[in-house]
Amino acid sequence: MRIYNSYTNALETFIPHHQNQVSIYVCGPTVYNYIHIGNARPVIFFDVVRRYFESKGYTVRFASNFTDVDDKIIAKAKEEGVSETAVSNRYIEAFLADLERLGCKTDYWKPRVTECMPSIIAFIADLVEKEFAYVVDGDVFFRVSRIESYGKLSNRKIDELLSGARIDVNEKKESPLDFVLWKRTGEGVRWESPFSVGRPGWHTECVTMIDNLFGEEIDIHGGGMDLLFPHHENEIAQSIACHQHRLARYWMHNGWMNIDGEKMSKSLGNFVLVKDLKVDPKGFRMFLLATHYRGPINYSEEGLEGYHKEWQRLEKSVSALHRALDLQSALDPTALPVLPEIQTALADFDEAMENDFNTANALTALNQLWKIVNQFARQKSDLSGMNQALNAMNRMLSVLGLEVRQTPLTLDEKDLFSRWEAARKNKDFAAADSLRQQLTERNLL
RNA sequence: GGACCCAUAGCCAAGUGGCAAGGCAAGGGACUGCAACUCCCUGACCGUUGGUUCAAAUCCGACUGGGUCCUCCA
Repeated sequence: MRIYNSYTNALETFIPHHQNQVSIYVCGPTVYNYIHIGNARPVIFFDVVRRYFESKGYTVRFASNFTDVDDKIIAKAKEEGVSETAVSNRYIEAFLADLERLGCKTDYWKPRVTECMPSIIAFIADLVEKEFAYVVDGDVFFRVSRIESYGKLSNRKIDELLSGARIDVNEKKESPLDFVLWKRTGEGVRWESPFSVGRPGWHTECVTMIDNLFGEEIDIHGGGMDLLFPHHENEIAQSIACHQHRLARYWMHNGWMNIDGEKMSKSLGNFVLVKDLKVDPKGFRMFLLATHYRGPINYSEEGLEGYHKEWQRLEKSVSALHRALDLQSALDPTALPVLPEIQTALADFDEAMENDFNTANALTALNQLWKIVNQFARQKSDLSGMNQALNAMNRMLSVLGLEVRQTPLTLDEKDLFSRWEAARKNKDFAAADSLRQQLTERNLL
């Protein structure tokens, strides 16, 4: 397995810290709004990463947080006259509903900032104690100058950052690069701390959550490319300061979703919400996976529509094969794929995934197999080959999170099929057409 | 102002030194009682321009066009 590590800017062989185990942490959403389809990119991609590792027999420990303390949440709560908790709960629920819709697994660790406050405060206190942070007037800042390797992840030099025209000038900071760990406040949701009554800044939560959940440097830390700087850079700085390790062995960052050639973002207002998608979410999932995760994706309705159709055809093909086997009572989920062309497709699939999760090429392998599935579904005679093709296809689909629902036919449905078959044989086309109509109405053709 | 990324067929998109994957769309053929589904066949001087090399889409330089980061963003 080779993974492009953003920390070293190179493809590296993936070696997990513990054999046959992978620990993954992905920066999750700030829950003040519904997620848009650009936000869905890391969600879907890392779900596939997880699924691939699991399919290879790894035990995957997967965590992704909810940022439920944030200025935007406070603003929203104020605007609506409700509590911050009411706002964040609503959007956490919506987020999980979107995950389901998108075919993502939801059984992973979902720490919330509000539930980690004691450890966040303790962590900041520790940084202050070790003089990696300083308190000014109830605010706490991280002293970036103490971290020699600061800028390594995002390829930035300290003096370049210092000369950057857009860095906020804050009188209290020793250096403009220092970032807020704790903010004293009299407004909104807030906690008691040794520094002041206030709330945490946004770079500390992931570090303490990772420490709480995993207790050590994790294997993979993921998120969107826009988190590279300053968020992940700051996480690393804190981790080095407190734990003397860089938080994660491999850093993975996904590219943007563009719309009309521009980055889709909440601040630009040019987004499409997941819940408003007009196509089958699985089609959207294919659309996303058709591009390598580090490249940009340009959103267009036409492009999406294409994958929507492709997904529907795929669904049809797979269920047709399943049905053909079911009608002959010959389903065998244990049949191992031994036919060379099926093995080739499976090998190509794995090779693509092993190469920095090249899902675009994995889909090409899926296309190879798809053709084979169609051939078998049409011939309906080689039961062994049919089962092999179906099982191989299901393996790929489950890795990509594109499972096709395959429900066994009822006796009634089987009867319809045999009557249709008989009518066609007897050239009773009126009856055949009517039976075909019924099958179509039941979505069985 | 500083740092950086991208440019491959009508569209989407792999490939990152050794004769340019795949999909969609389009055209032709096959299968079918008629359909649908499906199967087979057909497509590229890799943005422009210099250079390095036996060999470049792939490396280096310039240019053009698009985009990103340096501030919240996945």
